[in-house]
Amino acid sequence: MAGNMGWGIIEEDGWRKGPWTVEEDRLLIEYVRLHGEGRWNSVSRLAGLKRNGKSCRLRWVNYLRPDLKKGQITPQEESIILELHARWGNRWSTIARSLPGRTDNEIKNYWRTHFKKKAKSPSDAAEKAKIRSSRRQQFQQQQQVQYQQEQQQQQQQQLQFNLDMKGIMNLLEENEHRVPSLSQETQTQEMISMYPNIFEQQGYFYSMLNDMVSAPEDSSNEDIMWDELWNLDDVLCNFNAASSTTKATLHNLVSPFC
DNA sequence: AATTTAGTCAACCGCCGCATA
DNA sequence: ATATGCGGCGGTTGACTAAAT
Repeated sequence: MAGNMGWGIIEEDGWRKGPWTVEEDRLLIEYVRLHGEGRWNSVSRLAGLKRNGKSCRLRWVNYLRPDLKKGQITPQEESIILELHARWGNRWSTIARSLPGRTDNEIKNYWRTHFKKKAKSPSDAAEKAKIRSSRRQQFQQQQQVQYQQEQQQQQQQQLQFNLDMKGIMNLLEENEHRVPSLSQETQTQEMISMYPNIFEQQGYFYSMLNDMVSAPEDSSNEDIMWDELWNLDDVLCNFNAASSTTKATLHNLVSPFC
């Protein structure tokens, strides 16, 4: 089967196979966030992933699911596996249901490496494997801690960004009802001073806002500008539906982030 | 230091059962 | 009743890594 299969390449049938890339994982996570689990065959169409449904499901179930328990199988879990395997045999998914956060694949692999081998040679091989596994575990934990720190940092940035966006929305709303005597430049400067992060990160965003404040009466232009504004990559990975966004719908789109 | 061997795990395949048209 | 599609399951493979020689 996989012997003559290319690894990490696109097959003749158009599907990608082999190890998943970070970008593919990101797309799949985003898909599940938006559409939920299931309908795996739609992933390629809706998320732009060149993976077949089975591959996507497997990746999600065995690796990306947020409730997965990472790390070594504990002695308690091991005894449960032994007990349930004695009762059910190789019904890995049944066994996995009794071990929250563990996948059938993981349990299957664990059984094969630990107990099949044990049956053959009960020597110190298991002990050596444990040491090796523990070293690997240590390395993985380090990686995970690093990853979590990065995630936390990103979340904080996102949170701040959302708050800023909410503020900007309010300000834009207020400006609509404001006295016209307030100069356009003053309005823009006010926003920049209140939300420097946004404007530092998004030079384009700044020019868009500037344009919007400068020409509020031109409604056709405004529509186009709102479209462009809401297509900014960082802000709008979730807002692709906003192709003809009006201010009213914009509020609906922003509200989940506020 | 280079090579071989063994262990681990992610990912694939084929099969099966269920739901639906 | 049946054809089809999808999701789930268990078995297997192969890439990668660490230990042993």
